[in-house]
Parts: sequence; structure tokens; C-alpha cells
Amino acid sequence: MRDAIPQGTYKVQALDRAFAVLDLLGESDTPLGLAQVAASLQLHKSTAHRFLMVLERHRMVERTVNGKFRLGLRLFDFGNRAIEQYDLRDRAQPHLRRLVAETEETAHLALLEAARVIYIDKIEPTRSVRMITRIGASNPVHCTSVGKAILAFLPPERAAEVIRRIRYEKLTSRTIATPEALRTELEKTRRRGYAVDDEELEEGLRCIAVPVLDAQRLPVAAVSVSGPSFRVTAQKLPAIANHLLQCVRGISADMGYVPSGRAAKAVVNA
Amino acid sequence: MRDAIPQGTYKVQALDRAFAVLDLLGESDTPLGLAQVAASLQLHKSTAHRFLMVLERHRMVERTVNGKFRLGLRLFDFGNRAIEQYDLRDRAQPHLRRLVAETEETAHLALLEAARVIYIDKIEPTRSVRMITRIGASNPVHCTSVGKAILAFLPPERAAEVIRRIRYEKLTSRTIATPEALRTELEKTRRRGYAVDDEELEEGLRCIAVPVLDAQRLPVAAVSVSGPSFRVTAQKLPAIANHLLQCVRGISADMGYVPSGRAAKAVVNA
DNA sequence: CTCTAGCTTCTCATATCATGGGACACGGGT
DNA sequence: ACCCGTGTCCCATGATATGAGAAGCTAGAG
Repeated sequence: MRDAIPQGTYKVQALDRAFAVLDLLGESDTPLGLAQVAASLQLHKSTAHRFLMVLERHRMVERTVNGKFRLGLRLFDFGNRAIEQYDLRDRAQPHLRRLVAETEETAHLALLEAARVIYIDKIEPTRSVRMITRIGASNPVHCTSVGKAILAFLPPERAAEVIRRIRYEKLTSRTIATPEALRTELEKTRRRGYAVDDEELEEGLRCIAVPVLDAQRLPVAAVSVSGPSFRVTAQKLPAIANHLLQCVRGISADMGYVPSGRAAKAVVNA
Repeated sequence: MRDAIPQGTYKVQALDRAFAVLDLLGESDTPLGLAQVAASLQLHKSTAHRFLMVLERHRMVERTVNGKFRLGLRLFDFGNRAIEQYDLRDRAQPHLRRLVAETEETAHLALLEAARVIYIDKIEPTRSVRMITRIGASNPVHCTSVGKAILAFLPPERAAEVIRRIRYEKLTSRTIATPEALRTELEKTRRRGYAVDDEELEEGLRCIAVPVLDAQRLPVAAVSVSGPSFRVTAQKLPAIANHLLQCVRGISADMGYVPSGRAAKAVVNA
């Protein structure tokens, strides 16, 4: 059984239902039959069937050999178009790769959207257990290093807006769960020039991130390095941070952002 | 002005329209205003507006600062979920990277869908002009090396089905434009063990590909190496083909496909 | 082989739901 | 000031999606 179909001021029932179908298929790790879809969404067989056929025509879903439905590759196409505009991803990749080579830990590239961060790329060191993050997935800002890195360097009013919209879930015992605590944490972040997530998202996972600044010196994304706490120790943080700073400097340069007249102002004092 | 909104046996007007909106935004390289969307799709302002608002609620579109619309990052999420099942992509990446290092040319990983190939990954050598292909984009089978590589090793009846469904567009003077010519080309491909696209998709571009075979020895994808014809010369093809073969062998192994013989045919749906 | 059970596909009369006409509001340009 | 091109909103209308149900499947059991 699933959540009720989302409502809102503007409603197009058919659309909401269609997206609910896609959501369902996206969350299920195995393809689903018509009956399962209809039951889960409390749609009539007949209705679900019609939707699935239309979605199939648009290649938003496809059928497996045994007739079950799963997400279609059209979505993959759309997804890639969606981030194309941010061609950040392509440009950043070589730099991330170097970063991973240097640190031997997993690197992420993330964007801020609303009050969540969205991972748009991930590079893993060759000899590492695979992390669970999926590209395209999102996490709350307040418990991720990338989130805090971006937030800390956003103009105050935009940061305030985001801080207001956060739903302060406590994901581990260390998660920062109030706006006030978050604000002081951001202040700390600004001072040292990099953000840290010390097991605030997940037990045993420590991350460190710095923002990627555009020509206006506004954060457009953040790069992080994550690893098990026992390897990413407090002592190593400054060294990793240096690699991170070099990395984002490279990305900014590649994106054509001028290094700016007065030198990197925010990210200097360690 | 755009094409008419697609029709079909099963119709949900609202859905077709919504996807037309997404299509439009996906094809435009710049964000569009409400009025432009409405005009291009011949929708009433009011209707277009409602759709956009609903799409925005689902984060399928987002608004730029000046209120214009573009594709949203939710699509990116969905897209990545869609290919997750084919975790081929992740597993193949290191092998592709090695391939690129060896050949110093661009490598692609592609899937067959209907009568088109879809690029699901692309790795470019560091010192190369960027190719125009976009991950997620698709091309016709008959004029790509990846398409021919997959087709050549498909079971005859499935291949025939695909060959029948191709729309034989002639993209360059060398494009294979008839089913007969394609069939003899596939025969040639089978004999030599790799497929070649000799400026059949684009003038000056030569590609060579081999299929990735699964446990049942059926092609699930193909890997290609592409480059300007003057660098990817006829003489070099066999050498590149060898690298390709090694590459796909590695991928198959990583996917857990047993090297040969009839394999465990155990994979059944739940 | 037939019978059932469970699934998918199809049809059609109904009323629900999206539709679009049009009013309003905003803002930038002349 | 004005206008023109925007985006937003409301609401009566009927075109449109809806869902009950019947008909087709397919596979597995008897």
C-alpha cells in the first residue's frame, strides 16, 4: 500500500496518477504487473492499464518479457537533458577523478534544490566497498557536508529561506536538528572554509565538502569526500580539505569562472 | 511550431500533453516562458499554465529566476533509477576507462531499444575535442557500429523484427539504407567479430564496436570506439578490435557472466 | 485433456474532470 | 501616463477520463 496520491492547488488528476505510477515503479526494485500497480495505488485495473499503455507509448515505462512493467529509458534521456544545462557534471569529472586518486575515498558532486541536495555525480576509488548513494538521489541539506558547504556560502537571505524550509529529521544521534544549531555550524563552516558531516547522516560515515563557486562567487554546487570514520579521521581533514579546494578551483577554472580580483576570500583561513 | 501531439490506441490527452511539454522543454536549449510553451504546443495559456504548475509540483520542471521553465531534476532522479536495473553501466565504467586509455579515442556503451540504440555511457580521452553525443540520446541501429554489433549477434528472429522496424534514413552518402544491404553487412560483421561504422552516421567519423554478451550469450549492449577517420584508420581497426574484445570480456566477467558454454539459466522472476 | 484461478485486455455508458474563455494583475518599454 | 506582453486565477461547460464488468489469455492442477 502506498501514500495517497499527492494533492495540491493545481490539480490534474491524470498527471498525478501517472507520476504515482512512475514513482511506484521507480521505488520497486523488481518490475511490477498491472494488478500489483493497480492495487498499490488503489486504481481500477482498467485505469491503471490505460495509464501504463500510454506511458509505454511514450517509453516512460517498458515491459519485461513476462509482461511486467518497469521504468523506461525515455526517462534516462530526459534525465540527461535535465542536467545538460548544468554541464558542470562533465567538466567536473576529471577533477573529481583526480581527487579520488589523491584521497582514495569516494567523491560526490551535488546541487542544491529546494531544501535538499541532489547528487549529480559520484566517483569511487577502485578498491573500496561501493557506497549506497545513487546518482540522482537526494538528501536533506542539514545533515550532509555538501548541503552545509553550499548553504554556508549562500547569500544570507537565500540561506535563511532554505533553513526555514528544512524538515529537521534526526537521522543519527549526531544530526543537527534545529535551525539555531545549524546556523552556528554554518558559521563554523565559513570560518574553516570547509563543511564537515560527522556521522550526521549515517553512523560511521564522515564527509567533508567545499562549495564550487561561480563567477559571482555564489555556490552552484559542492564537492565532497566521504569515507568510513576510521579512515577519514579528524587529523586528516585539513589535508583532504586542501585537495578539495584544489579540485574545486580546477572545476571553477574549467567552467570559465574568473578567479576573481580579490583572491579566494572565503576559503583561505584554515 | 511543433509536431502534433502524438496519438495512439490508448489515449490520455492530459498525459500526452504533459509529455509534449516536457519534450518541448527538453529540446529547447534555453528555458521557455509560459506563453512560448502554450504557443508552440497550441495549448490555451490557461491549460499550459496548469500543466506547468503540476509538473513543477512534481519537480519535473523548475523555474528559473525570471520565471521561465526548464526540465527539473526529478527527471534526473527517475532517469538514474531507470538504468539502475541495468547496473551494467557502473560495472562497465572501469573497463571503458581502460579502453579509452589504450586507444586514446572516445568509447561509448549503448543498449538496443526498439530499432534504436541508446547511449548509456561515454568516456572521452583527456586530450580530445568533445564529441557531440549526449548520454541518454539515441541513434538508428542501421548506421551505428553499436547497433550493428548488437544486431549481428541477436537471434535471427529478433534481429529480423528489428530490421523490419528500422526507418532507413540516409544520414551520409555511405549510410546503409536497405534491409538487404544491412543483412549482408551483418553477415560480414559476424565473420570478422566486430562491427564498423565507416562514416555512415556522420561524415568523417569512424566507429568500431563489439557486443557485450550475457550468460545466455545474447547481446545486451555494445561497446564502441569512435574517432575521426584520419586517426581511426582501416589498418588500426584490428588492433582496436582486440582492445574492445578484451574490454567486453572484462565487463562480462564483472557482470558475472560465465565465459562460455551454456550457462546457469536460473534467473526467474518472483 | 479440461477446468480453474489469476492475470491482462477491451468496451461502453456515465458523470467527473480537465478545459479554455475571459477577467485581472503585474511590469517593462515607449 | 499608456499599452502590450506577460503570468495568474475563476468558473460554467461538455469533452474526457473513468471504472464496472465481460471477454481473453496462460499456466498449472486435477
